Amino acid sequence: MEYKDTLNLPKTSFKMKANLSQKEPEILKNLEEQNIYQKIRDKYKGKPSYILHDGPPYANGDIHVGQAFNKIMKDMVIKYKTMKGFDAPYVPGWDCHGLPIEYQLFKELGVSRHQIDQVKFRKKARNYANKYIERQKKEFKRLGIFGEWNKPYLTMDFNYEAEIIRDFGRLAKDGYIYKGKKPVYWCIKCETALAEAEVEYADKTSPSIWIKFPVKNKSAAYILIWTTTPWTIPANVAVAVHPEFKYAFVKTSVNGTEQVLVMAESRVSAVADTCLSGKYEILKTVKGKDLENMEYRHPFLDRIGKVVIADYVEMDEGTGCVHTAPGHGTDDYLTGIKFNLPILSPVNNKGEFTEEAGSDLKGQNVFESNAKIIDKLSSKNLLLHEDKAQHSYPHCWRCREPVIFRATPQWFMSVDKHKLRERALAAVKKVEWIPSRTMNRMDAMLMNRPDWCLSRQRYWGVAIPVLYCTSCEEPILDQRVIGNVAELVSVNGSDAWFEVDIEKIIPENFTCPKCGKTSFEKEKDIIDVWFDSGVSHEAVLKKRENLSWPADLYLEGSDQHRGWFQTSLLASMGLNNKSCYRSVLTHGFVMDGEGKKMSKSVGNVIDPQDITAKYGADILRLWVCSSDYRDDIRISDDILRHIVDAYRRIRNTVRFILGNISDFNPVKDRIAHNELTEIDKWMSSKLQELIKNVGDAYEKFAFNKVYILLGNFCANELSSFYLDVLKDRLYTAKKDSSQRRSSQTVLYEIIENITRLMCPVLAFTSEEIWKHIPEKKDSVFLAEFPIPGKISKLLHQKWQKMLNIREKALKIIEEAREKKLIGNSLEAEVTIHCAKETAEFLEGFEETLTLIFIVSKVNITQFLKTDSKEELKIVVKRASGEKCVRCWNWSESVGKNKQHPQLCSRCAEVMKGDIQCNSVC
RNA sequence: GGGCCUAUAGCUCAGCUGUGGUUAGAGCGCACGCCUGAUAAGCGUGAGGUCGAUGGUUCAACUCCAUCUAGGCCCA
Repeated sequence: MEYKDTLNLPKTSFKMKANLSQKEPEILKNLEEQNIYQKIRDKYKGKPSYILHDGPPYANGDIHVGQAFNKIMKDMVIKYKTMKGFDAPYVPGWDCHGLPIEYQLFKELGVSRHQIDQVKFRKKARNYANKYIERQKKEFKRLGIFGEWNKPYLTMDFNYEAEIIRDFGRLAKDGYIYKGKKPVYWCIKCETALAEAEVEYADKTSPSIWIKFPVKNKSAAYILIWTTTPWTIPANVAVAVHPEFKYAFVKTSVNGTEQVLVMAESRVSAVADTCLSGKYEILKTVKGKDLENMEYRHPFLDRIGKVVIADYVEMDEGTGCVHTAPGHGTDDYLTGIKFNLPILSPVNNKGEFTEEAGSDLKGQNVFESNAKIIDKLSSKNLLLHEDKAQHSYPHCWRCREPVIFRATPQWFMSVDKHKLRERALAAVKKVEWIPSRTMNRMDAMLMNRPDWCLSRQRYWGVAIPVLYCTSCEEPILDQRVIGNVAELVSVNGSDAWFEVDIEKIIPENFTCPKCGKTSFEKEKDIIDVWFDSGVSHEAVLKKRENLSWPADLYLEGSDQHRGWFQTSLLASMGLNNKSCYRSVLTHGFVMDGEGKKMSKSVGNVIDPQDITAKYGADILRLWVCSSDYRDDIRISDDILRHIVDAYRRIRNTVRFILGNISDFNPVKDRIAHNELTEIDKWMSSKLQELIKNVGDAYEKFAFNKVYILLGNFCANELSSFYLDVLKDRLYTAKKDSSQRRSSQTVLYEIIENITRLMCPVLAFTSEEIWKHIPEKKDSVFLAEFPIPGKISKLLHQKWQKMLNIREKALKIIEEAREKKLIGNSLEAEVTIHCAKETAEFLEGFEETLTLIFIVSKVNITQFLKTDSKEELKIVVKRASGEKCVRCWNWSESVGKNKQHPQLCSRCAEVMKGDIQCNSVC
């Protein structure tokens, strides 16, 4: 018989090589077959609820690493809260309507809007969305994310669409909805509004002109402006100046006439170089804000304009006095709103001037009229200089023609009606923002945002339920109409608006409230998709039986401060006068290894599907866990390799423990806590400390701390000390000796607890581990989160002191190794010279000392009074005696036992008992 | 251009917050060594940082202030 066969060496079927990419789908299949999500629901039914409301990703394309990050984080929260005993259902959602699908589909179909019937197109869009929802669903599930995948919420569900209409109606009823004007990109050839994404920039040559606006009631005084879009002059209502910069009154002579021109002081010389021929003189300078409200006459229309102030005015080109036409530019528009200026846009769908621009311009194409406008200015002696300029200008993505910016009628939600903004700001203060500084951002953005433009001139979305009187063009927001539409849509979907005869929508005896006529037509615009998702708390949280309102948590990327967090809050404040979320967690964006944005053109995109295929979803999950989401997150091959290493460390530690408890039955073999050996007691206490710390970290959503704590515990507490020290006992002691069972009791406790601790993160691996723990039958996902037991500070202090001494001893042992005195540390005999106190401390550990130092013998001697310069003096020499072939310790007792001449006395003692041969023979 | 934010070893993170003060820490990786009874593992020792840059406040700054640089989100 080989003595080796009498040892209790680790034994487990838990593989060292994870092979996650193959194993995970099997685990997933198994979990799905047992319907784990439903089992979890059943288990926690009736418990306090925790609602994380999913922000819907857009149903287009494969999921990218940012979405994977977001969903994994949500899943970690859900899994943690569930294990903490909350009923935490997770209903994933998808954002289905809107531009990206429309854009993509038009591209695929190769047609323009006027070439396809809207309803037909909408059906295709719905199919398109469905296709990608299924695709993304599969991808999310593969990441180990649990949820109601068979019943997600879709913003294109009929009931959801109906709710959008109802909520719009409720807001309209309370007066939040109004009709106004706003400039949008407009292609005059396609006669359609364009979204930002449908605009492409290309170089264009335009006129570049300097115009003098006559100051009211002052002769020969002018405000000098510069523009490259002469056709927007008819819509001019103001001139913007920077409040802080200095403006000069420049005296000069133009065509022999003395005049005074107002412009920014810092622009004077540049303007003089291009526009002025003669000498000039600066009469005086004033600050821009001193010019505010100065009035001027429109160069050719009978209208008075005024000077307003704006921070965006720049001094690197032009005159520092900015021609402002709120109907033709975004900055201008916002300034117009701020100063309550008229928003003029005297241009029709075809890009022709209307009567409002003057009878001489009426009917003319705006681009073609540039020359005429320049002539007009010139004939009135208001054109100071004319030139050409090449600049980057927006063009239509489809017809490649230059587009214009044009104010069109739009529906808005007022942010200030009934003090909505103030109420929302107050609500923000009551919400818990994680990290806390994100509250600032939310606050600032809410403070500055304009009214919410709700209408979109698009095809794929929920129609705005408004009628127009065909006689007087009065827009009609009627609650009965809205009710009818909602009803219709809930049954037939939002297509109904476009398909159904108007009679089915109009209540009986309905007349135009303004003119009394009875003929109407339907609004063509659809609602902004941000409104779709902004009312998800109404359409989902309030409607689903297993959910509740408000949500406990919204968890999204930092772009959603302007997006979903804000639209949801505004909608909720308008509808409920209360926030729809109690807390909001924001994470950064996923960047490449250098912290740079990922982009296809740079070629630094990392695809979550590739990671899952190569390493496994748990690696991706561990990466999410390890990252500090408060800032931007990085990912690269290098980073992933480190994560794989960290994973391997955890896995191997687990494997070792599993191997050493394979013969342990927790029911029969467990040792009572007060009978554990001290090192085991200490370790058990350290475990409690870990449970406490990890629990606290989860509670604060500090996942990267969980990662560090678990990693350090495996490496420091377990692998490099406890497990290493335990080997001698586990392997060589009698199988069912109380000492071995004591250690196994704690090892079992450790594996059983850390598996649950890591479960929210390493979903697949923890399930795999759980299946290998003796006596664990159910899934780990039905286990509860550990509650920390008593932590013994006293033991921690005592053992920390021990560890400090050990560290010093290890250094000395290493020195001996370098001198080739020893190899294996068991070849060493350590002598520690120390003060009386320390000596007594060490003696307290008795025979455990050799175990702790993993040497064959430890001697302790007290310092004499004279030689106590050092705190501790450790000497290593080669152990005496011979090596026991069984336990490998060196001992003088080897050879003493006649029956077992190769063994030490301790092993011989063990052999006396009824040791079973462990080998299969 | 504006608002908000970030910058500590090769990597991931501590420390820094209205309270500045001994040689700035951990894990991983790396180098070297040991072991071969956790073995495509395990153990030990060690080398790595002018704390993004510059200037300032101070007896003293990674920590406070200013500017700059790089990067991010949002807006323009």
